[in-house]
Amino acid sequence: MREDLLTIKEIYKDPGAFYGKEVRLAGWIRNIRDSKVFGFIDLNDGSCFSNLQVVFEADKLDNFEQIAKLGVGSAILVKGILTESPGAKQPFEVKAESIAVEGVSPSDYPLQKKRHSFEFLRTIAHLRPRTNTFSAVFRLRSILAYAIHKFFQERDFVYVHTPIITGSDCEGAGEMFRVTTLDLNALPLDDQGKVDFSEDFFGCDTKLTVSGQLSAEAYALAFRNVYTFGPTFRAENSNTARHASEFWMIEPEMAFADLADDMKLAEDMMKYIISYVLEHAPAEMEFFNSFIDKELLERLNNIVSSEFAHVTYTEAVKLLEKSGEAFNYPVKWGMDLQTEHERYITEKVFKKPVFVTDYPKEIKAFYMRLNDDGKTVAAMDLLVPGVGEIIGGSQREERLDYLDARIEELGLNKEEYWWYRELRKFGGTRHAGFGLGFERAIMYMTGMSNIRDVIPFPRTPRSAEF
RNA sequence: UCCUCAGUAGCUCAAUGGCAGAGCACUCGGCUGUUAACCGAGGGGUUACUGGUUCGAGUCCAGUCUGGGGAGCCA
Repeated sequence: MREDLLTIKEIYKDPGAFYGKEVRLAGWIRNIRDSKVFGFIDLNDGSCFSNLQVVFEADKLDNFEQIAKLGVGSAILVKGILTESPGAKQPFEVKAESIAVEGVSPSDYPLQKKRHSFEFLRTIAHLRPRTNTFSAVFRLRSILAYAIHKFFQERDFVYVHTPIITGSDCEGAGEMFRVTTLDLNALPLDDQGKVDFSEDFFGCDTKLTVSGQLSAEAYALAFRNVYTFGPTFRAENSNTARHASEFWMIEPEMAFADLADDMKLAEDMMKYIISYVLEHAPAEMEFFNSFIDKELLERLNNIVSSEFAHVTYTEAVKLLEKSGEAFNYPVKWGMDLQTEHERYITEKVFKKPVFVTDYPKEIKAFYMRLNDDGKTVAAMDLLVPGVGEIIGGSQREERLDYLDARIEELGLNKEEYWWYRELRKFGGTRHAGFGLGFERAIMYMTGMSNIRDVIPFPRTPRSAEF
């Protein structure tokens, strides 16, 4: 049976090939309207964005009564003839010869035919992929993931699977989730009364990764160009539309590369993946442009064809100081740029993606390479209109004495970084990389404004039900 | 975590401190080409929770919980 099944996507690719012929389809009822002796079903089979209209008639089906009573959400198998449709809203339809019910959907099915709020749909995360918006979002998510792999693979970057469980606390990118098999009601204690992690599964205190970067650096110093693409975890109590506790990151790392190479890669990648989804998901992108964000396609097309802007942190501060804008937070060299500042720069000054580079070392991570001025580091953030920071990257400090100085300045434990330091000791080279938040990229390309709506089952503070 | 707004039927929302309402959904009936079908009827409520003020609270007050928007942290 299964191999006989056609998909709606296949029919749309070449409808002429199927006109007048018998087709077999399987899918879910999105809408059903019945009259005394005939009815219409809008069938969605998940293969593409479009529904297919199924016409069913009492004199053709022996189970007409049963079919007419089916609720939205029911799963059915349809056998029928594909014909051109007299109706205005669809080019073709299937005249059913038989319909088998695979799974009914009772009257308490929570999805209506009309629009729901995203807030409500989050409470039924197991059913929301059956809606138009989420169907489009998650198909796009899949296509975008493929585009990212394709971009790096075409450039001979090696895909590295960095660990999810990490033994050290030295990734330096935020609060971490602890991984343990210890009985929390009977914790083993050492002679100082502290938890004895030598009794734990790994024999030490372990956490979920917040970044694959340090591991990726090790592989870059062997393969030259590598990338990671996997889940990361942050235990921060962030309650915003742009933060999740579990999200995916893409982290390329290149040896024999500096910050300029890094920005070139980031710009090429952004343009590549935008072009890719525009070309390979036109129906979904058109949907987002119509129902989610009216300026989406214009903005994305504009980005593909324009040069990204570049500005140093110091120049950005000057621009903000003489802008005359009344910011809630003061602008001062040495302070990190606030969200309102970033938005002003990317949305008002440049009106396109902007790399902000060379931040003061005090507000950036220990591994970023110190510039010759001794005050700034070779870091870059890519700011985009609407989303804000989408990429953060840097050239890494390859000089061991400089790295050690920063580790000591920040009061970090040098021993914990022993293998990271050895990468500098044995054939260290200049190298650079960045992190792209996968969900933020999806938000940017769909116009969706809440990260919870671009992750199938999002994890956020106090929320992990599904 | 902070600021702010909100929480009433399955959903989206009304209701001056004075009878708990509508549209959609759902159930039943009607309808020979519908398009978020249409027409008729019906069922459906611990007004988030706890306490307080009041003759009387969905409405006012306090606390808690949940959600939205903004901020911090960041990707």
